[in-house]
Amino acid sequence: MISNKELANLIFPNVKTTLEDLEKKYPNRTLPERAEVTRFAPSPTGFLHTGSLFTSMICHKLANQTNGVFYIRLEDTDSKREIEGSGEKLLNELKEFNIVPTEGYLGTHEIGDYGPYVQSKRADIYKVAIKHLISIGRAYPCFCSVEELDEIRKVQETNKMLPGYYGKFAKCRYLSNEEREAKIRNGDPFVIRFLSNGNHNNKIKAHDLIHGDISIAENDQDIVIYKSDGLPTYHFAHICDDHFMRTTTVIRGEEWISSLPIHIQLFDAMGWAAPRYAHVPVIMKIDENGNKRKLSKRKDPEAACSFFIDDGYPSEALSMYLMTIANSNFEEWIFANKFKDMNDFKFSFEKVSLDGALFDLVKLQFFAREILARKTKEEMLVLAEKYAKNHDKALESLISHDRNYFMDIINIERDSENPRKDYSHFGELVGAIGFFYHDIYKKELDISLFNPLIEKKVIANVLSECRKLDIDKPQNEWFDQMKQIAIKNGFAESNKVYKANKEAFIGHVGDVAEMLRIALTGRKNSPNLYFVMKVLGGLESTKRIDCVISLLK
RNA sequence: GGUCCCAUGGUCAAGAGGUUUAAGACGAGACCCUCUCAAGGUCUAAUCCCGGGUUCGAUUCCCGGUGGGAUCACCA
Repeated sequence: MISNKELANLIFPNVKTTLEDLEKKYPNRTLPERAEVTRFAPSPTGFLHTGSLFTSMICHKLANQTNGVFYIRLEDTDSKREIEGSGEKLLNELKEFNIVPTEGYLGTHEIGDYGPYVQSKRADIYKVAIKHLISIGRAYPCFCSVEELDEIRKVQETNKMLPGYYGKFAKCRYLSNEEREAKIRNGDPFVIRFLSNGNHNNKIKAHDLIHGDISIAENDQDIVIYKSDGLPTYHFAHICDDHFMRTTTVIRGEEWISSLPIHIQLFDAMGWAAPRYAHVPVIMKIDENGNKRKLSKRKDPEAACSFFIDDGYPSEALSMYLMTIANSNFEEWIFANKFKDMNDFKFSFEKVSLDGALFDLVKLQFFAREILARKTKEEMLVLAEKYAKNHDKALESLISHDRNYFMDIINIERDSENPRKDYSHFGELVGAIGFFYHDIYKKELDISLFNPLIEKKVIANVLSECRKLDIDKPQNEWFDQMKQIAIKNGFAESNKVYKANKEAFIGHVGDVAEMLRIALTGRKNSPNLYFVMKVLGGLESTKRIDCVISLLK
């Protein structure tokens, strides 16, 4: 007769550490009373997902506002899907959004007394816990092959039964320890399964910080907790790590609600108190067929945070936008605080919406414009340069051509109560301000833009007079000069005058301004002409005017 | 399909049985301002999924339906 303990020793002969040892090694944290210990636990399988940024933002905020701890744990138990270097990349991306952990895996190194913070380096810890579970009879080795498992599933499907490894389908559950020993000694491959004592027809009550009380069917699946590669599955790693790292609140996506019964059962079997849980809504998107679905890593570019960074959106814009989804009262708060700094906002679980929001790029752009409009020209230079260096060679060469000139351009109508809100991201900058640069202006210039109802001769005359416009004069005097040019060439000095007696005029001063605008900028829309001319300078302005006059002839 | 979650305008949402002719924001439209654009100002349109119950009264509470989503791996 082989005891469970002997079986455990047979499977893990080298594991001498006990749970008590681990409890001592990772003691309860000494923190202020209501301090929250939260974590972001990404798996290194690619880029930072927008949904992950969303949850990590909440984790980070909650820990900060309670003087707690926010740490990062790398969940790399799936070696097949791991992408080399993505763990470090993830950390860098988080940093872009001002999420800097004080503990845990930091990309190149780790900080903290509760490590290692990379799951693949915690194999020994999991083994201790699993060995314990085997020795108390709550886990057992399973020798079923993939084929056998498929077979079981097929039978269940055809009989319309619940799929999975449970009850009478959990064949290896009924093996005697002698049979187990024989198979192990024979070298048969195996995994370790948790022995569930649950009944699918029982409902368990669980509390969620966002959803409140929820009732779910008890878990009756003998889930795999230890894979044949020697690493635990997510479920087991989660309970082990969050216990020994002393997490107080687990914040994760709503897609995890359905595995909550497993986790509760696992905590219970280990004799550990479960942390609090908060399941945040998933961010959705409407697909080509008009269906709502979770933002997809593969199909949706906006599922990657890098998408916004690559386009040059200010990172605060995404953070703010996501916070409006997280807490419905945030928007009001940030308006009242003039978009300054969201760090002082108090996040609360009560204000988290229960259903997933559709990702709204237009609203994100609104935030981005507000944020960029509030930057000084110097800040804009820094941001633009940083962006250009990594993502936009064309912009980089424009800026480096003359940094002060760039600041002058970007500063047009910026220094005011109500600054311009032209840009939501730096990716659109070259298209928006390119005309200030001679080469691009030349390329874009198109004289067919001129009003065909006005004779070319008249246009040329007007433009020729515009050479004399004095940009050293104040704006109102400058505009008076323009009115004089208008009058002299048969245009009304204002739209009002023109409307009163249309026959008497070719057009009005607005038409004159349009001619000058086209000549100067090569387009029909631009910021205030006076400022455009000021930035271009007298020399470049007359050069452009002359160029257009000669083209008109 | 089973299980769970969710349901107010196009989107994000306030709302906690009666002072709601249902906030606010983004977006849309209109007008004003105006050298165009952006900004700014003023205004407008647009929502309680359906059916039962409870109640004097239901957007609000309960039940059922419908709809949407999530999840059912040796992936996390």
